[in-house]
Amino acid sequence: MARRTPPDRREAILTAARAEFAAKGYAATRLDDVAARVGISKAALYLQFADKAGLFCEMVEWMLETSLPGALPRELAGAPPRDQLSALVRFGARKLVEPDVAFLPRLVIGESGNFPEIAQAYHDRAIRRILSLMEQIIARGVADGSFRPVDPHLAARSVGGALLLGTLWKTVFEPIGADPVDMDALAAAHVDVILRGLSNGGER
Amino acid sequence: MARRTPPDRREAILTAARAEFAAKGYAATRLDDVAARVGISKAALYLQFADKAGLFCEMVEWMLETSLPGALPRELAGAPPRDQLSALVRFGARKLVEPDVAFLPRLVIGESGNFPEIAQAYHDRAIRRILSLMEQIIARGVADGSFRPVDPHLAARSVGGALLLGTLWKTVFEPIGADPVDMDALAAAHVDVILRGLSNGGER
Amino acid sequence: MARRTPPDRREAILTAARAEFAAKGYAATRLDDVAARVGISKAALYLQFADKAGLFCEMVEWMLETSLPGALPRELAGAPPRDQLSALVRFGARKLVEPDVAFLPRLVIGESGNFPEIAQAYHDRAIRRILSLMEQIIARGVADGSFRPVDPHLAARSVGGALLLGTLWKTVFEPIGADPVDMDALAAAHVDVILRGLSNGGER
Amino acid sequence: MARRTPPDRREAILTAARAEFAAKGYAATRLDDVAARVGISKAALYLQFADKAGLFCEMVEWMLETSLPGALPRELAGAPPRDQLSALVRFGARKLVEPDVAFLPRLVIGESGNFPEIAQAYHDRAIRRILSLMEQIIARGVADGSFRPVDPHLAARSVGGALLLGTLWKTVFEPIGADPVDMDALAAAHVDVILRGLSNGGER
DNA sequence: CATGAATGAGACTTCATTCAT
DNA sequence: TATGAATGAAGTCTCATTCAT
Repeated sequence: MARRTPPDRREAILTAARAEFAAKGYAATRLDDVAARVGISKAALYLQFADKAGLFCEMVEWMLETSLPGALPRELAGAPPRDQLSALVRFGARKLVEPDVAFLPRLVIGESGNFPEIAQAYHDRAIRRILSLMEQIIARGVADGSFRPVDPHLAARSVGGALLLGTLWKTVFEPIGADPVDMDALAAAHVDVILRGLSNGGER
Repeated sequence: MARRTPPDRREAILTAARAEFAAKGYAATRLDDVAARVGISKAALYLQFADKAGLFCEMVEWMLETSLPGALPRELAGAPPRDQLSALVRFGARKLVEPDVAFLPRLVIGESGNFPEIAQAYHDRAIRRILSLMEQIIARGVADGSFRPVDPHLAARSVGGALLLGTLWKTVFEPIGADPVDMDALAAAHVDVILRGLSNGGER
Repeated sequence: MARRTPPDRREAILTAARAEFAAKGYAATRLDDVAARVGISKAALYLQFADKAGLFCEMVEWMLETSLPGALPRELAGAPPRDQLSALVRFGARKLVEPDVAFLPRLVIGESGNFPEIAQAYHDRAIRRILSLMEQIIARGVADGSFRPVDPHLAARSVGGALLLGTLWKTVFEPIGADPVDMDALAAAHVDVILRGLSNGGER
Repeated sequence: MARRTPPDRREAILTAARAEFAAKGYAATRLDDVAARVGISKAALYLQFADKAGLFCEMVEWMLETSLPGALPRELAGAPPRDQLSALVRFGARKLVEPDVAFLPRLVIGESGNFPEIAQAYHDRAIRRILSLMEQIIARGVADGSFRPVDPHLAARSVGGALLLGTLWKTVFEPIGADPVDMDALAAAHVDVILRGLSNGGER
């Protein structure tokens, strides 16, 4: 039988790998389990990936490509910075609760020591991108006078921090029984405080 | 009594374990390396700890006890909420750059999946404690009218998020060459934005 | 399929295990030696058996199945009890000198403390079966008046005891130089004494 | 402190060793447990015994000396062989249920492969002694005409077999739930059958 | 004498990776 | 191509034995 490898074989493996790595981390994941989840032999994994580390890294890269759709919201093009920032934070909060996205921060943080490449990738493709966007918006707000003259670089981290805390809370602490966080509410409250904090004029 | 174990043997092991676990994570750490670092035999580890998992968990507990000294700053007793919050954030920022403290978030996040107990411990002893403190301060500010009527629970996360982002940045992204973050500056900027965001009255 | 496992691989392992366990007992047997005897890697053992204990127990079960062929002699169907008993003892004596059978009593007795399951299996499959058979025969003899009114349960043990002593003698004491026992002669003499002892009528 | 070793230290160790070895066998017994049972340090064992094997063998020797008191019953001096044999079997049955004696057969049989010396000792001091005695009694009976002209060597094994089966039953099979055997009843029934089987004249 | 402590050697078990079919 | 099977290389843990006090 010359079984043709189905064209989605690679994705099937990546999907299975995501589930396993997300659940157990790199070291505790066994290729047996990944293969079983796909329904193929362990050896077949090696037809698509060089080794376990390769599979892991490519899975992360794949998630970064897949789940960071093209760019961030377009419809904000000409909106005022405060609306842009608000939308961005809410968008991030919504994105970060999607299962395909939510597992990444914890995984990347945990394995960054042994896999600098995935930290790099996550930094370049996800973190940096969103932080840059925030910086730009803030800078624009500072420029047009709607925001106080803050350092956009630092202020962006003030904005992003709550989102990071939110996801990690959901993936790290909720599983052990910590009281759940409502990401949307968190985002809303955060936006409320942050925008007022950045705002230049007299708040009402 | 013979071959008297130095009284700090246990700490020596914990210190060595901290270094190894911090560098490689739980699974990739070999007890051989820990023992070698202490200068004892591998078997001697088992005189102090039940097994690898036990050593790991006790190390984390030990760090939580050691590095979260007693309580948080006392000198803020009667200060106004805004000063308390400011001091707390600055204190946290300073604490989180100490090497003995800095490695914990990344490690705990990474291993939380396989070691719920350390996530629990970190949550109870570190995260929850500081978040609670923040909540209390914010609630007091809301009560005395110096803060707007925000939800302290959510607002505390707005405050703490930046700190978390800051440490993780230093432990996860700086090692791969991301541009460094100045924690003190971050804290200062964050406090500036946040306090203004929370503040009730007319900003100046 | 590749590197096709020979269909008798499992038996090859069991055979090797039998040799090792029989010679050294459970604890002193190393899986290395078993594997080496089969000519495979130690890891290959784990493809067939869960662990050392599993291999050990399955080996015993296997021997019980293999070496206790179906049932005991058929040809005695309608014979008088005394002939049946005589034949049974002689059969047992012959069986117990076969190497594949002879090692079991000593091994089971020795490991019964740590492996109740093999004691159970040996009891159910071997000991109990032959003792029951003896009891039935004796009971029949008592019923038809050819045997005295003895307690079949106890009498069966009188009958079987000599066989047990015989095997253990061969496996425990002959190896250290005790004078050998001729199992057939022992069986013959035993039958002679026992039958006369059970017999009801006037012996001649 | 120059602690004087109590004069019974050796026996205390032997007693503890007996309990442990009897329960778990040689390999599975840990010197830690033996020492703990005595209430001394593991190292102290080495002040009295060369090593684990030495302790084991000496324990067996010690039991053989202790529990096989001098000789067998004296009061039978001039009794007729049938009474002597009867008494001997009953005596043996009673002896073999004493805990200090009962554990030996199973232990010796199990470890005989790795410790020929204890098989030797048990053979010389226990088995051979009682079998010889039986042989002598039987030979005397044959000589005086009260027994049929049987081979004393083989007949003795017919006599002794039931006793062996009885003890092993108690130590090997009763622990797993097999129905218990009443050693006295077994001995009585056995004597009954055997004596009649050996007897020369007309039974009554 | 006694001992707490230390250790070296070894055994089991796991698993990523390779190979023959 | 796909795979079942095989394995080598670890790594954890145990324990009899030794040693310094």
